[in-house]
Amino acid sequence: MTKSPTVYDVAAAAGVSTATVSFTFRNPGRVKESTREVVLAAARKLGYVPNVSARSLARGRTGTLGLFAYDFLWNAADRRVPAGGTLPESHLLQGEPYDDFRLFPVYLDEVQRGFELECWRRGFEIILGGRKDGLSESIITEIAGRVDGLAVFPRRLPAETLAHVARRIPVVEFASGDDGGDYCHITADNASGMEMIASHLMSEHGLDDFVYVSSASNADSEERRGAFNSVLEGSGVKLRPDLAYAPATIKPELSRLIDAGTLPQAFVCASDIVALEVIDALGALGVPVPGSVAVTGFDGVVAGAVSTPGLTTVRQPMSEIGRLAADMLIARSSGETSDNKSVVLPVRMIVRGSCGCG
Amino acid sequence: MTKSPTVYDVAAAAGVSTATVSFTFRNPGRVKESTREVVLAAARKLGYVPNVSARSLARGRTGTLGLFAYDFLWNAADRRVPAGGTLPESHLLQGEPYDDFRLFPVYLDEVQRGFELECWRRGFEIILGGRKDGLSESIITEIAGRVDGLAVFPRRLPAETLAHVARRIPVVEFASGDDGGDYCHITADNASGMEMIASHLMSEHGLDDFVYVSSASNADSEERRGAFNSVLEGSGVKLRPDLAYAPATIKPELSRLIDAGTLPQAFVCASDIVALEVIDALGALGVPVPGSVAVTGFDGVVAGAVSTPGLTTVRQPMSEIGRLAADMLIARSSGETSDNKSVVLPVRMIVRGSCGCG
DNA sequence: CTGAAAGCGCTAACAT
DNA sequence: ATGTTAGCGCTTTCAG
Repeated sequence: MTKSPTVYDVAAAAGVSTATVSFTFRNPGRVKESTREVVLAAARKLGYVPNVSARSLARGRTGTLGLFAYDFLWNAADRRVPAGGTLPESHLLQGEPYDDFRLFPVYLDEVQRGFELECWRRGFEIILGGRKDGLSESIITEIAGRVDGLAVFPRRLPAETLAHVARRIPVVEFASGDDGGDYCHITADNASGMEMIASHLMSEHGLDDFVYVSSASNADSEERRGAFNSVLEGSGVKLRPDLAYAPATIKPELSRLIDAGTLPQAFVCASDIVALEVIDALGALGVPVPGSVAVTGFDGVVAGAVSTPGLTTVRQPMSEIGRLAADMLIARSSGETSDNKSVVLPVRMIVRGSCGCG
Repeated sequence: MTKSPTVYDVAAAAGVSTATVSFTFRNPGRVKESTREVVLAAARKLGYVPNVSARSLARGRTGTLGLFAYDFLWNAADRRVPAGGTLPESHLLQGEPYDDFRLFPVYLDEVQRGFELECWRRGFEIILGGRKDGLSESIITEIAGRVDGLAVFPRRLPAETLAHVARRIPVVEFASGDDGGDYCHITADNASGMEMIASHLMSEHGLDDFVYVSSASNADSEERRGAFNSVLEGSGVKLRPDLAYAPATIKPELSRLIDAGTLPQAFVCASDIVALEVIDALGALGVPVPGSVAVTGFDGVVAGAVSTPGLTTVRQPMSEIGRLAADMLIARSSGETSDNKSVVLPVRMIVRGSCGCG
């Protein structure tokens, strides 16, 4: 932590040139066995740690991929950690973020895991972005300039910012659509997924009265809704207004339907998390699922598997999505130019109890 | 992706010097409003993205903290966590890492989350290390040289490697003990936790015949075992041999005890994961928990909350541990030298059903 | 308030 | 097989 040794120090200590030191680490085959040993010994003795910033600068690439996620536990981020010492009692008694097991792992976590595994497998490091404020600035000034490629979750950044970054490094967004932007897209087959759900509900359960529910509106949610509506139209089922709720307003929304006596036969939800919230709210309002009404999700997160009733849903190949992103970024950052800028991965339906099966 | 614009390009386009460009971003107060606008306009037009490697090199610090974790999934082949418990067969999905919901989030995930949140709050980026092979080499050649501080999970790296790295940047290990190494330690209060478990088992349930179970042996596990044994000795309870099992051998081990008719009244486990494996194995051998024997865990991971029976355990303040690590690293990397190199955080007991309560 | 210029530590031609 | 050396792009005194 004082002045750290550099290639020059190692070179001097080993009685060789800096080039030889560099080769010893970067290109061992180019130095004689004996000299290499001398260099390594000197490096070890001095406690040499190569400066990767300098290396990246000289080489023109960083060996790092960025993943720009959001963290929905951000609210907890304001709690402060006392600088050293022990933790006040109050920090322990209050709930920790994971007290609700449903929060983890969600879609994002599984995609991230796939991304990590692929990066590590390929010898890349990962830099995790997630800063809350000044997002669009910081991604340019803090992240983009130190990675060879960047994967971002949707709705985090203005298209303009992404385009800016994409002028310099390959970018892949976990969302559908390749219109305009000069970056890649990876997404699951929302349309097929929704078609499976719709036909299951209609064919297996003979239902024909649905309400589509979503929380935050995004490209995926819209695609799913569109696909669902298409199936209904194709079958001559009448469309009902969607239920788009803001956080925490789901219960009054459902309450209204109940009071009006217009509860549908099934709530088709834009995501598993939405579905679980709907099921909870319905339960609190005295409406059993699937007894009185069916509910379906989308994503296939773990929470839907361990909930009661189990959630009927469509599972995205989340870790594959993450792996593929890393793969595409690595390929493109090293010059390979394939033209499949948009990839849609297949999904699979999982039937559990919430639709009325089993 | 062609030649990216640099400060020189921006400076030329804006008709100023590179110093002014740099100041515009790094120290906006030093440039006149009007020139700053000219520079920003030029930067935007050219699609300028500052090269962070160059910045880090020039400044001597990176604004990045490293977290060197291991990934459960890397070991999925040799280490299996049972999928029994409450999860019906039909809920399992094949081929995806998250098929076993018990795998997430574990201790490591929660610590990591806390680390991330604190880093982001403080304006630091995170680099995630996890490469499986050549660990001790890669941490030196690939990670240490590009971060301002490094947090590592225990048992991943030889002390020698950590010491090497610690000569250059502050290092904190998530384990107890500050003997020798020149790096920090953060851990939970293993002793108090085990004392709580021991006295609960003895006072509330009147038990006096225990077997301590652990899988991988590490500092934490040893500390917990020592504390447990101390309590027993202090109470005049006779000590029985520990049960240290290798992955997948837990069932035969337990089987042996059963056949010998020497099943204890309670299995006190070194971690929640161990406890869950023990409960599963006992169940498979026809020994109900807590009916015939009590079982306790340690950690407080989510899996223990959603399992059947619920796991009686001690919860570590995991996310606080992660936050504190980031906090200490940031402080030390910026020269603050506090002397509390070892921090022990308080724990809390969580009584659920596996001990016989409820 | 702005410019000139000396590094930061490493890499990779190009020489020897 | 090894040495010389010119950058890589940015920051930051020090002058002006």
